[in-house]
Amino acid sequence: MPPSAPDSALPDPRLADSALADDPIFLLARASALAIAAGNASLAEHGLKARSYAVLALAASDARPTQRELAEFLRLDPSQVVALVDGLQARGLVRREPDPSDRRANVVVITDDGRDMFARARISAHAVEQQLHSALGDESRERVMELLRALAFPE
Amino acid sequence: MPPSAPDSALPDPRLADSALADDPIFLLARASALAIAAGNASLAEHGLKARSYAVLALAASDARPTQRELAEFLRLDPSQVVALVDGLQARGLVRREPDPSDRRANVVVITDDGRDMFARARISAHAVEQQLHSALGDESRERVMELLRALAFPE
DNA sequence: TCGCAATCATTGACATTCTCAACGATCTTC
DNA sequence: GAAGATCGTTGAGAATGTCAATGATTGCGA
Repeated sequence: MPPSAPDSALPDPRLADSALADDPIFLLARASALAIAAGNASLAEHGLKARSYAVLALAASDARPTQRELAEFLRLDPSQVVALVDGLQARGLVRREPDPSDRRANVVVITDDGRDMFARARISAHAVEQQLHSALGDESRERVMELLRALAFPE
Repeated sequence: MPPSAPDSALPDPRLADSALADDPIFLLARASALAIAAGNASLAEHGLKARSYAVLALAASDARPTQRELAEFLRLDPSQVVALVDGLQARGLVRREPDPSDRRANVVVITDDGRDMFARARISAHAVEQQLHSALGDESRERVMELLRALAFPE
């Protein structure tokens, strides 16, 4: 075996039995950090990050979200959404349309180029998700998704 | 009912069925953001955040971690650990001891005051964990911990 | 044993992200 | 129609993340 595993996320066994090992907040934070890092690395070839990928995904849906809705769903400050949409719009992946029902609001809509980009990026994202799922035991995928959804969207 | 639920994490049903709803990376990121925010809020009365609480917890263990070990375990840059330990040390909660086996390294050790603080903070943290678990079924509690451990420390 | 590369904590610089307050335009309510 | 709330935007300042360089030490191989 190699003298030191380069990317290993295995815990130092000395630290693994501290109080943190049973702390779901810490585990969640660490799992999230790993997953986002892997996602960012995988999306980098498309010039995307997890954030911009998420905006693209929501713009690609038929929900026609406003910027405020994006902010709430992604737990971002509205000003961060401005920057995010600016970046995607500058690349022609997304555009702002006036919300017919509220002229203050913008609906973020994906362009054809954006749809192409999203389709390609999605493949990269799926590879990471694959990796994520394979790190888990034989637990059914749907069961895992259920649990994650419950954590991400508590009552 | 109130005109708008203030802290509700419930998804806009229009957005909940986008591609993101099946994206474990996004769900993990959102769950982590919620959990850390709740943890920070709960620890604020002690002048702690999730980060400093984690350092305290590891210093309180009998693992006697070096700063580098803290950095790896918490997925932080070593320079961030410096600042974190500086802050706790300035408050007398933690101290640096020379590692007998490596004079380059510091072992971060909790003080008596730190132990008191940790005991109190732990109660606050447990309240949040309780909240977290209550979002899940009784039976899924252990499954979630296993799941999170596997995600936080993949092979 | 000497010398060289690697490692540890630290500092400093810089980028990214977060948080907040203010603003004009618009909506909602009275 | 006036008053107050909301939407997107801007800008400022704090917090966080990332990286390179440094002095002190360690471990390794010649």
